[in-house]
Amino acid sequence: MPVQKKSRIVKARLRQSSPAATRRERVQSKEDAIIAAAHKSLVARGFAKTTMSQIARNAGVAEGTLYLYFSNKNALARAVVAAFYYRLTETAKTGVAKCATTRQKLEFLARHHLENIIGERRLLELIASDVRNTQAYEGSDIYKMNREYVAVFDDVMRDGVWRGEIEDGAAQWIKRDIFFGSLEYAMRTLLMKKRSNKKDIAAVVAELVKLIIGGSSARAKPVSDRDLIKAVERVDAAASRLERLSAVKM
Amino acid sequence: MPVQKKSRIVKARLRQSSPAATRRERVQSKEDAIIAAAHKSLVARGFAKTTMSQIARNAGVAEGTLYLYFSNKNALARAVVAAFYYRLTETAKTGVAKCATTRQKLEFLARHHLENIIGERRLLELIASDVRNTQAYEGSDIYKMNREYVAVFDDVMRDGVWRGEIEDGAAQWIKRDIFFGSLEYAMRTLLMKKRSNKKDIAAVVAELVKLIIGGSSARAKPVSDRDLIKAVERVDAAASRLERLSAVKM
DNA sequence: ATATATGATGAATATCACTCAGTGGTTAAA
DNA sequence: TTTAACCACTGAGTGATATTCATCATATAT
Repeated sequence: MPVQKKSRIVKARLRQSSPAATRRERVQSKEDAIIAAAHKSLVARGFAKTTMSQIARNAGVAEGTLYLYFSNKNALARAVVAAFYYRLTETAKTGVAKCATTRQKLEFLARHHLENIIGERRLLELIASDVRNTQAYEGSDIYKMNREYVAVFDDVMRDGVWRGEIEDGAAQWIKRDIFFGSLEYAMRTLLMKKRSNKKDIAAVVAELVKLIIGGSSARAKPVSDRDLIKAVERVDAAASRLERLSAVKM
Repeated sequence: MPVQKKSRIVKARLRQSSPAATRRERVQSKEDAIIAAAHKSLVARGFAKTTMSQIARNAGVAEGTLYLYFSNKNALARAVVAAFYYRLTETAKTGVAKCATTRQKLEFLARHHLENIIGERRLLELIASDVRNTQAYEGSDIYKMNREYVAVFDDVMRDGVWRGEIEDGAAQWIKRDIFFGSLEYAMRTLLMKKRSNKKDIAAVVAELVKLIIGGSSARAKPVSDRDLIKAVERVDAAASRLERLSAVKM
């Protein structure tokens, strides 16, 4: 059968001409395609309304193939969420690095989080409803990625305390809950308002940061000698850091 | 088929001996039974894992009967959530009425909310994932019941401002989001901790109320000190910028 | 007593997640 | 080159589940 044979050769050529050359690469790119297709459907329609056949069609594979890469629909959804967390963490880190003060960092983080969860709100449902309840959440991929993400916030807060820009008040996990919880709830409210816009986002961010920063230090008495001393220490520390850097350069 | 007939007669006798006499009452009590059965399964297993046949069996009706009372599984779940909100609102109102100060009212509301959503956390998933997204949420039963529930909080806040026990800071809806959002997120954290207990709940409640009440009044301060702090911030920020520049150069 | 309306039923249908027996193409050994 | 073993893939088939509908039972009205 020369015809069949020819078609096979053509197929092989086509595949070789495509960027993914090695077997491993091909498998990897297929996994990426599946995750991308799943992500698209999940964001557009939510978990319940995305079907595996939809995903398979969009990814250009057979339905059965999905199960070679992910044990079931939940696992696939989890992979999508993990990828989302990864992106979120990266952009959060680079954004924070560009901010000078703790206040600016927190404002950036809040706006960043809010804007992203508004865009991909359907993924949040997954985290809340499916992932956190089922089986051993701790130790799962999502758990780890979530830890890494909130660590960005934790670092900013720790640093802020060290710098003296926020007071060392309640337990860290409580502050964290207040920060992210408020934002997620605000997201719902914003989505319900017909014309929710940047002004509203800015208002939520401002108020939340005010609470987290100002709320803690509101307990302190009017600025006094202790505060002055602390301020001087901070200037001193900053100077020392500069000196160290200069020394290295020379 | 005498056997069939007999069983039907027995059923009928049993039914007649039950208290509900009129047609309307019988229908009502059947609806209640269905909602109760659905509630039980939803709380125990979550939306995805409760089946209509399960509910029908527990309610003592045929599967088709469910669809005489609720157009589909979602509508049934919504009815369950509405009933939950109703109960929640009632107990919240009576509880608040017993408190003297705004602080006490807020503490009660926070604890009450947290304890209840921990107990029926699976219903919360429904609200977030299924109900709020689908169709016209506004105008729905759930929307109305949710409004009534949060109105309890709003009233307490308004009253607190009027009494002068809290300052009139940010927009009401933002405070509301911070209050309920923090609690819902805290719930997840508490559920993940192995031995989450009353101490943790108390800590969250205390910190949140502190923020809501105390945070707003943080603005009034001597000017000169603030200027001083600002100046130090600027020095510190400048130092950070220098550090980053040096790092890049090297 | 009969007719009508109301309520209830569960077998049948459609849709979906998931499985599995089989195909084809690739690599390595003979 | 030929052969064999392996790997990635396929899609028709299976079972579970929400929803429908033709039919029956009971209560109410005439």
